[in-house]
Amino acid sequence: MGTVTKALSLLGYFSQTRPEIGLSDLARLSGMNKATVYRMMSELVEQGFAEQTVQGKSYRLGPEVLRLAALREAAVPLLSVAREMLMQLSETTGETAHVSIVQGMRLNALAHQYSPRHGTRVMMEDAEVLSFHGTASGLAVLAFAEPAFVDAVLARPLVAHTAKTETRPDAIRARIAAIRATGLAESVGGFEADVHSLAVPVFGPDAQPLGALAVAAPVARMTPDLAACAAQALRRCAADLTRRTGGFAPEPLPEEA
Amino acid sequence: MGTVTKALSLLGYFSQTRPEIGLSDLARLSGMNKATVYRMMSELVEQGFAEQTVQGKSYRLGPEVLRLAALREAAVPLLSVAREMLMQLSETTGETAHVSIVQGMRLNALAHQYSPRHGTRVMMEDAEVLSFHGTASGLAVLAFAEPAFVDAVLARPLVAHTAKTETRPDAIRARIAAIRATGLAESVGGFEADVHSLAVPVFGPDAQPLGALAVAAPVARMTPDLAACAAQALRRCAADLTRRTGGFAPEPLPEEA
DNA sequence: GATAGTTGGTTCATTATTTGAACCGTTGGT
DNA sequence: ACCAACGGTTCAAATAATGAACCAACTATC
Repeated sequence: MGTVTKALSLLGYFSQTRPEIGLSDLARLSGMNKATVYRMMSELVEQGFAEQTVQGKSYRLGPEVLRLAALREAAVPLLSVAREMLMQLSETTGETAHVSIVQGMRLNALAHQYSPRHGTRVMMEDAEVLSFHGTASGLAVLAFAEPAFVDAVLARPLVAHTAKTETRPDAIRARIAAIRATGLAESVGGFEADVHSLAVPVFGPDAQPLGALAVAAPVARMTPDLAACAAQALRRCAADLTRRTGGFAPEPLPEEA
Repeated sequence: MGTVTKALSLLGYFSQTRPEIGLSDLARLSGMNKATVYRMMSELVEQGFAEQTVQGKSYRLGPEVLRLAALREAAVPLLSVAREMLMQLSETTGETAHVSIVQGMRLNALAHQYSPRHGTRVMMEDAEVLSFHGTASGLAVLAFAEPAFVDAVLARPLVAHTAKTETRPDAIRARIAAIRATGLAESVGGFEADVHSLAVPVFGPDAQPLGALAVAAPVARMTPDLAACAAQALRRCAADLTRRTGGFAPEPLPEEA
């Protein structure tokens, strides 16, 4: 593993639940020597990718990532276009809509939009890590991913987030085969109990799934009517998003189920 | 210079005007060996910080920066809070508002908000690089920055963006001294002809300027009335932004001019 | 208030990694 | 058919990363 890879992998340990990490913790988490971590973090701080909190001296992500993200959006306006779609989706369904993208072997929620229509909503966190096997978004991605990717995901231990989470690899393979036929993924209480989600994949320039667009509602509110409405809106929005970010859906692309 | 620093500095060559860069170009721009650049970019691609366009094989920023930016915002909600301020500013002034932050020796515009009130507006690009000596935002930052930083900025060649750009270091020092007294920076046609901007600094946890909040209008529309209104709104918003992101204004903080 | 266990940060000989000139095979223009 | 430029690859030489041990400062515990 190259030095650059090691340094960048350090940034991977930051999360919503762990926005700040001290030197010793970071060394423990990464399994690297404390001196190594120190020098790497120093370089990252110098470049603005990380910064140190004044009092605790622990590290957190730096402002340079904001500039890069703005630049990335200028080149590939995935998030800005996605936000338009999320507005539409949450408005037409009256439920929470969110978008997630695949990064390496992880699926990250990147933006969401609530609807004011109901007092109770499915809540989301940006930059939340979703599971492939337990969420509608993850299943939507798996259904159209390369077989090698699916194998790699299913080879790892599959956590049961709730009592309803499907963790048997063969059962999951059956589900994603069905999803591939309809183009629509569904999860009832697989990630959080009481949440019913629908998701469709978004494709990149190589016709590989880049991420997913999803609508999440409390189980009690996800009636067949709402599901049909959401499914239609999701399909249209995902197709738009794929097209407007320079992507292509794989042939043959599944239509109405 | 460490390997990590070199690799990360490669990402600095991407900009709005240059969103994609080929291997040879990147080697030339950075002055590094082609093989070195190749290996570094390979690692960056592997980590999701960069990606290659399918056809041209040239590099651009990758999706991982989006995740990090979302995380950074979760930890330090500078941009999300700033966007609220920009909405307020553009609404109360009827002009373009924008926020920029200091990153190393550069000042980067990071977000902006237009007002629909007028047919003509000052246009902005996110991730645009602003000059310290030629913009109101830059002057606002310089006025409250450490002397060493000011010296470093003024020691470099000062570009004349327009005929009205002040490029004499001593004249600039005089201007920022005046700004330090009032807390409000002003630039008339210094960056783009026909643009009159007002800016105030935003401070970080160390009472050092983190960036600036600004309002920009066509020169003809920036009447004394509008300027007074904008100045008041800017001061209030900047104070709010500083406070809500955990920053502190330096003592004594200048009030109304 | 001494103790023991943290913490972030530093040192320096050993070691492993990065480095760069030269080298491919392709592509695109003349 | 040529030439130049491209992305990518190789391997000995050189340079940079590494990690055990070591500070000084802090904070609980006794």
